[in-house]
Amino acid sequence: MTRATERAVVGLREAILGGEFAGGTRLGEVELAERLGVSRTPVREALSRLAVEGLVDLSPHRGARVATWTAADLDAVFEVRLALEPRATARAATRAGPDDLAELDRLAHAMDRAGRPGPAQDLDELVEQNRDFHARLVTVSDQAALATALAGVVHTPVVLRNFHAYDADSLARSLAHHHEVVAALRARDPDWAASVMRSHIGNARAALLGPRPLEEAR
Amino acid sequence: MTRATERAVVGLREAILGGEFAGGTRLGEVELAERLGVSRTPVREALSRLAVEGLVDLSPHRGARVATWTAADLDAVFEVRLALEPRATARAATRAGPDDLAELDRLAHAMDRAGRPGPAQDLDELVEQNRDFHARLVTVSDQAALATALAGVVHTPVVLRNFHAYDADSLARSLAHHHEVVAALRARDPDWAASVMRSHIGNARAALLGPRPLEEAR
DNA sequence: GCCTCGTAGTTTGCATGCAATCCGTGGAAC
DNA sequence: GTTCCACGGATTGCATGCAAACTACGAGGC
Repeated sequence: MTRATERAVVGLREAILGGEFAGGTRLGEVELAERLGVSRTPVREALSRLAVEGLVDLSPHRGARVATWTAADLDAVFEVRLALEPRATARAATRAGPDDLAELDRLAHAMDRAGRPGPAQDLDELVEQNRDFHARLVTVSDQAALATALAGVVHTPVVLRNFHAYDADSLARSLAHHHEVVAALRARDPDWAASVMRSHIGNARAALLGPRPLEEAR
Repeated sequence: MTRATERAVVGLREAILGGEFAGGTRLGEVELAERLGVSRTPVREALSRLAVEGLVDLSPHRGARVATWTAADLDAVFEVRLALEPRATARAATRAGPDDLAELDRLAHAMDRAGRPGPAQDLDELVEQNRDFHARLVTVSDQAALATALAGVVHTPVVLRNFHAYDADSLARSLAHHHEVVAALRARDPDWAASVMRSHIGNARAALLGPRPLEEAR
């Protein structure tokens, strides 16, 4: 038997990120305990942690609910990513070793396959690989604080699952960006790498949220 | 009796941020439970949450220790602040209402008093007010994701308590920056506001970490 | 003398039980 | 008909107890 608490945290996080619960769904402790096959104690710990991560809202004596986000919240998430991820990518450009480059390249190609339109298209797989790709970049940038800052924010379900919202053009651009990031890292060009990442996130934001309101576009 | 878990979280966080435990100190559950006057269950929840916040390190079956940070970790924290806080300040410039400006102004003046060299100098008070000042700016910027991203990173004890490491010049600059931020907000000038915040954080980083290594200074 | 293994003591991990709190329903008063 | 209050059921919050895991220490073997 693996650690009950860990199972609860992972299982619950996956369930929420996987979209099994709609936003605002009530999360009863006993219900979750049965579903996850553990007692209430690890469930409580899991809820507690996920509340810090922002995945669930917790109110005293009233239980837990799956967190909900407004369009403004999502926009703010992209704002944070835009502030942090290009920097991480720039740092990665001077730090990535052969192993890192090989893995990122592998992921970029795998995403081509998973994302190619047609019956074999597998967006869930794509979401997974995309998460790995970005996580690897942050790891390579070797700044723990950066990872922490992003962690609290990025796994907003909608943001992570955003490929489901892409049109064909946006998707094609996104896949191309991954390859271009690898190219920029190979060239050890921090500025190029950061630019690609900014484009990548801008593309994602537009695909998900549409054109920005005039006052903010400035 | 107030909520035991909340008391545990707050009490433990304050103890760590207040420097009562040296980094790496072992945190036994029973010991903390007695110290905080609650049972082990809320202590466990508190440790769990603070681990997500990055204040303690938790390893299975081996207990909790107060997290430690290397100079590189601290530098990364400033990197993240540098990426996020100027943006928050810029947004605040177009959003701050009279109440916000009055409160920020009040804090800036209070910090002058608490920081003025002499027997009445109270750096702990200053630390507190500084935290309020920055928190208010983030609140005014009205981007929850930004607050979340910073929260996971900023209350590194050393970063928060950094006034203790300031020399007289750095301290004077820091206090002046607060007033200048208020002025920039009053002028509704996002670029000016962001610049002041960048200076402010740069000053803090230099005071705390000294000159940056050449390769990173670029 | 150094390493390996075994064992006692301590600490964490988890389940369960009980008290406190909250929510919904029904009835009475206005 | 509407509002308020009371009460039952359900749920969370916390304390405690027991089993599993880890650490430390000492004896035996190499």
